[in-house]
Amino acid sequence: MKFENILVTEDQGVANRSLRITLEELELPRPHHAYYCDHALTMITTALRDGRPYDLLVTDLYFQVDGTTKQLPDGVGLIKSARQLQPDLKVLVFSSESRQAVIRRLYDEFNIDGFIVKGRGDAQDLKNAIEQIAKNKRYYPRDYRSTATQNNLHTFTAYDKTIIGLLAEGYAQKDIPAWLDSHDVSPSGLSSVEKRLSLIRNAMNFTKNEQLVAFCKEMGII
Amino acid sequence: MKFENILVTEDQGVANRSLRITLEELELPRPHHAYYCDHALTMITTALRDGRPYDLLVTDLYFQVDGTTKQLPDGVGLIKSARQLQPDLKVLVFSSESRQAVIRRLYDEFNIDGFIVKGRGDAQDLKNAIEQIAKNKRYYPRDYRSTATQNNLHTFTAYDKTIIGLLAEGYAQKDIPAWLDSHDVSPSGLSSVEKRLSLIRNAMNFTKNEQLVAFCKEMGII
DNA sequence: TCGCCATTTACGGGAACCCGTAAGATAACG
DNA sequence: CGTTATCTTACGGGTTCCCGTAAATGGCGA
Repeated sequence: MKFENILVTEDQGVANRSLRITLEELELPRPHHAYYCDHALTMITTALRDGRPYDLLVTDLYFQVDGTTKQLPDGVGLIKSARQLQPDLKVLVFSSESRQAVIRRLYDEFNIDGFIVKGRGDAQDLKNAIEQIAKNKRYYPRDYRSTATQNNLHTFTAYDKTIIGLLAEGYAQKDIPAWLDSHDVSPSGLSSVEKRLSLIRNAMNFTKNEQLVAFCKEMGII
Repeated sequence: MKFENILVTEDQGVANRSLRITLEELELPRPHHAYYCDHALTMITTALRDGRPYDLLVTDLYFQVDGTTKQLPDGVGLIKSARQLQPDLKVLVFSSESRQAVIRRLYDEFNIDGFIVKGRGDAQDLKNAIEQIAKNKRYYPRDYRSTATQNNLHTFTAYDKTIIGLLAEGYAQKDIPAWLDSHDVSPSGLSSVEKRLSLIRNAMNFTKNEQLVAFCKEMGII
């Protein structure tokens, strides 16, 4: 297939200019541009209604915040909503995010078709990715597969993230059961929380919750 | 003054292309390019020795890691070294980093001349910044001054960062005095460590060290 | 219904942490 | 030299956390 209607969601002027050139080099039509996620979603909706849906979405993950409040805070929200509206839309993420946990989630949870880390050779990567996606193939960042296997001493469940998130917000461990209860999260017993944290620390060879929180922040898990 | 010799250190192909265009629009000469910090520093050294020193360094902060080990891990290291070699070199940082703590440090500690956050309108910002710097003025990001005043409930000292860093690495509080002692950091008493942490938590309205660690990670303080 | 298994919760002792108070060290100043 | 002010450390009790064990709960098949 050849892409006819392309939507680029990217607010870095500097990246936009270059993106446009790359698409030209691939002899693709000029893309439409959105500078924040809400706008992008509107454009996708309108295009669908008018019977000229986009066939490729190229989007960044993070956007500059201005005063105005937005429905969609980031690219993840955009991808989620876009996929609900139009499941067949191809999604290519283009971001300087390089944390494996974040990238992996996009593939696993949202079935994105490609991810490109902004960096050396990103323009060339972009071309390759678009070509692959046009053939209905997924495109993975260069070093994605290699790091994919390592370091998976523990895979964090939603439950894990909830607990660790609460710790990071300043909740005392002993107060977590009450929170879990009132949010219908189970198990909620203090013992269960303790055991879970203990298990994770063990699996990761961590000694303290502070270390665990730091790790999760670093990896973009929370 | 008008810049004659410009060095751009940036590995995002996508940004480089756009940077070049912007400099053209300002009718400045073509810049030299480096794709990682070590290379940039070599170029600065050579240029100095050959009597045609650079007068402007435009640099990103973060670079993609490849296999090879580098002397300078990031743009901060480059700026530090460059300023030692050539104190009069103008430095303009161009990065998607938006954490105030990181930006502030660059101005305060390294006396950078400008910082531009990659984002909406960055190309225009770039022009403004270069014009300002050419007039020997500093250039600040748009929302820098506004957020500068707020949220300074506590300014983290090197001592603070050391302690919090140790916690984030999994050190037990009770083991920190020994570490401080063996690294000639003072005060090293357990009481002092406790008091300091308590003070910080208080100033920030935090309840737990986990929260403090999360905050510092988020802000790029550690 | 009963019994079995896995999961969750309750409990208790020991360690670590929090915090207020007071004693000790250090430096500045008259 | 003595005094004072500040910084650092020591101590103690109350709380929270850690962790092993045991009891309770909740399917699920016989």
